[in-house]
Amino acid sequence: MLFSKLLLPTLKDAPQEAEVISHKLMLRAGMVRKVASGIYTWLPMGLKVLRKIENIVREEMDASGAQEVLMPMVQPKELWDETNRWEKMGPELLRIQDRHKRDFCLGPTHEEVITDLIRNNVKSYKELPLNIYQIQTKFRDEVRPRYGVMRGREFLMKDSYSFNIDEACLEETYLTMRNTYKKVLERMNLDYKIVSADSGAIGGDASEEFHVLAETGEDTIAVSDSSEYAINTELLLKDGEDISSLEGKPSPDGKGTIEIKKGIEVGHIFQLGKVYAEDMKANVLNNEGKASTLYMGCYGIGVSRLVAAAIEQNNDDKGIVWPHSIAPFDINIIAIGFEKDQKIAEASYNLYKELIEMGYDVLLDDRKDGFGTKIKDSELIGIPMNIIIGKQFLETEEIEFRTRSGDTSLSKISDSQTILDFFKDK
RNA sequence: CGGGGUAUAGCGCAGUCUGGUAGCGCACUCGCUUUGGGAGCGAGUGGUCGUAAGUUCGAAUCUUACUACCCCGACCA
Repeated sequence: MLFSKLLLPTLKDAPQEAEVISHKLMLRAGMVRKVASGIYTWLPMGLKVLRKIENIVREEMDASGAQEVLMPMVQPKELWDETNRWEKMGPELLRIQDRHKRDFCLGPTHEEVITDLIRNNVKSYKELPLNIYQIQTKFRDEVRPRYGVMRGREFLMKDSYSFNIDEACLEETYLTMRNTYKKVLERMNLDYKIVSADSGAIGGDASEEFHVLAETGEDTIAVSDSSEYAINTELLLKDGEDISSLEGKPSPDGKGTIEIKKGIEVGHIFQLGKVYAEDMKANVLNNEGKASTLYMGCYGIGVSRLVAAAIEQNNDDKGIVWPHSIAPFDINIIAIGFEKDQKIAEASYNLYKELIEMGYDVLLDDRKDGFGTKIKDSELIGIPMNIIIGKQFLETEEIEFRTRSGDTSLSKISDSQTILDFFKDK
């Protein structure tokens, strides 16, 4: 992509509406713009990151054996009546009517729609287990949207639903998903904790949350200082107890003592059991030829929230520091004097083409601006690798490589392998 | 919904107390000079001061109502 053609409105000052660092940087780096409270437009730079995360999630889901579908955002009241959630959900469920005055809602989650699909189309235990997922826009009319896309009302989520013949089989799928989520977060290079949780309004038996650790996290979690154990502090507190009183107490798992941390909940996995299947009469025939109520699990990852969470964990005073796997571009070629000097223009354009052919996602900063402007923008938007073609090149044919963290090296432009070797170690 | 705050050009802000017909920095446009850390000079574009009503000869400024947005709390990927 040529920088001069890209809709990338970077800002020197963060708009006053933004409070937390990720929100500020997403606005400054031209990733999103607000349309209404909790509702955002994703600009090209933001969408590129969103798609990269989406693809990591998709790859890992597919690898786990799950199958992708796409369900509607608009859902009829009748389905929600079956589980009584039309009543239970309250004002968070955004209700609308069509031209015939029939009631619908904007989907905040899809248990009803998917269970309806499965009960109508799956008849035998032989077709199980099934794990069906989608990556789709959700709408929850949050009481208080906050922190940009971190808690939007409209947001992108991967939600999956498993259908199992019995509890043991559900447990197995649950563990597979647990592992899948670990892989997703590890591929994104995020520091996270798996936290025992309250299953909340969605209901069911067992549930765990995946938290990306960050100071600005909305949740407080208690972690053991000497094991993997972590639990939502809500589950540990007795009436009237203060969160800080937990610090230093023995960890409930018997290993080490409790530390209090802040986390951003980016994933949540549940063993729902038979709740929804019973309400909606979702059965299959078992191996004895008798109707058997399905066991369900549901598993969510906040894809758009992960964008914000990744920034919360990876930034410095200059801007975003993207983990390589989700950076909007791998390499930014900063061409100084692109407009003026044909030698620079040709060299940088050829290198740009060459790197794209090698499979890299490359940005070429062909703007008329000077070095300062270009490197500031590159640091702000957090491109991991930079190649600077300027004065040095005109004198000695050398170009400079520079990582986002500031490591630099020089090489002849003809030796592009050196470039890649340099970046490979970083 | 309870509490607190903000609203003036795309972004950041001044002007409001003490009413006199809107300004600064950045961005943007044109020209020339620049180009290795957000360049310089010159000339420009852009605002019914959140909305509505009121007070006044005159309102960004005073009064009232409303709206939007942000922060703290209950809820959640």
